[in-house]
Amino acid sequence: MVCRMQTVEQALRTLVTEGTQDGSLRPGSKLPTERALVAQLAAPRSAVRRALEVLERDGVVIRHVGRGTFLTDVAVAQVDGAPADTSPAEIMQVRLLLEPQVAAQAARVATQADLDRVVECLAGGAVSDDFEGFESWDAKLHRAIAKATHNGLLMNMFDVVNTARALPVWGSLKRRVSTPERRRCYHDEHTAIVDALRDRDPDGAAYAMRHHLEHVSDNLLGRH
Amino acid sequence: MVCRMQTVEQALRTLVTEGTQDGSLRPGSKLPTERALVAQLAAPRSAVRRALEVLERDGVVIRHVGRGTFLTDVAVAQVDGAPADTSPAEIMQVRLLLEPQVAAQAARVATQADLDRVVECLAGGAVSDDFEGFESWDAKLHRAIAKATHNGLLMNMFDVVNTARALPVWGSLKRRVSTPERRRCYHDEHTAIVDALRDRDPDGAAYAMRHHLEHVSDNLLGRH
DNA sequence: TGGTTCAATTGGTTCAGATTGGTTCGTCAA
DNA sequence: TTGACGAACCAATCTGAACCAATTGAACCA
Repeated sequence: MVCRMQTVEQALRTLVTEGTQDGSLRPGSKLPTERALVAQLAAPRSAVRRALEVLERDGVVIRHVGRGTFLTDVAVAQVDGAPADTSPAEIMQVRLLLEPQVAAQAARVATQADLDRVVECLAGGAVSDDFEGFESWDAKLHRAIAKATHNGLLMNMFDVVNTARALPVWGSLKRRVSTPERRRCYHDEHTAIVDALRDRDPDGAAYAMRHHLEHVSDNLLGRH
Repeated sequence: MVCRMQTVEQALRTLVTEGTQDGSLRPGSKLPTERALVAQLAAPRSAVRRALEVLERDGVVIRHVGRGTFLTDVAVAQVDGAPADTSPAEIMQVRLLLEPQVAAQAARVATQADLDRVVECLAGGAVSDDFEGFESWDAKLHRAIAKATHNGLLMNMFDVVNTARALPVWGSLKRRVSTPERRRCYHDEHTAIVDALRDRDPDGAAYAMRHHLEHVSDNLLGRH
């Protein structure tokens, strides 16, 4: 069952993924008509329809007689979701690149309500001394800081990283290096970040965040 | 029957929100006539009417035969209260935050094949002098640079931004400020970035990218 | 001044023709 | 025989244009 008979379906899938990647296709976008795809892919209509049926069964597209074929949000979710092979090193590289800037922006524009939510997460991390609980509050804290930027797109990207953090490889790695002592240390670093946010100190927040993430990165991946 | 939003309805909504934001539209203001919208949006009148029916059902507009279509006060309330959709300002903020670092990393780890792809996009932008073509090559160029980092997660986050860039607000805004002269200028800046990549100069690439994006941001949003 | 008329404008409606996904069927190669 | 291919056809939907009815406002006149 490894024949080349899937070429049309593959061509369609790459067409969809490329379209969503370069932004020309979004959820709800109309795909070319079946007859247009026949010409475009130089394939018989029956093959195009067979491929479209698979995509429809996968929930990637939805078809309507007289209207056309449309992308669902599943399509972009499949593309946007973190790839399964994302390595912890990649994740930490992105976090180090992104989160200090996020913290700086949060220090500038956070409201009191934002800060309250952040502090709440900090307190939650303080009282939970087991791995699961601390990890949960840690994720919530970092997300609350991102939310405090009031930049929806930034939040969106932050969530992409967070989905990567939910990958099994990440969990097992973090569980292996997590100790009560390190969690206390992380909590202190969290406190330093939150203090900078409360002081409305963008540079301080960015520095504290970078220091914290470098510490995390060192623990996870070993010192470079 | 959960059809996704039609392009026309989205275009109308952005037209309303932009109008209320820049003050040209207020509660009670008269919208363009259906026939004017047909010309403005290059859409069939049936689609315009379908979109207007939705807006009327939402209470955003009220329609009178022989008089026209008028904004209600609900419209501005929705604009003020609703969570702001990703605005061009947000997008540029994120791009300014992300892409210089991406360029620096690309300068460090790009392969010759990566650079070849980037140069190809640069050449494509040079020969296409219309808005659509240049915009397409521009997106491809920035994405090729992101790809050169060999960090899949970074690529994914980049695609999240690109998806936002495909929003109609962004398109109309960019179309408004795009001129042949500016496109030539952008091309020169692109060339500077690519040169830095070829020189394996991370700082230079980051600087060139930041300079380019600040230029784009200034053109789009006005100088701050 | 006040009223009437009438053409232009605007949202609402209808309908024939084009478009589009879905289906059937004859042909042909493996 | 089996399966794919292509063409014709079907039904749902969209499109564009003409037409309808409500409204407006300017022109006109007593």
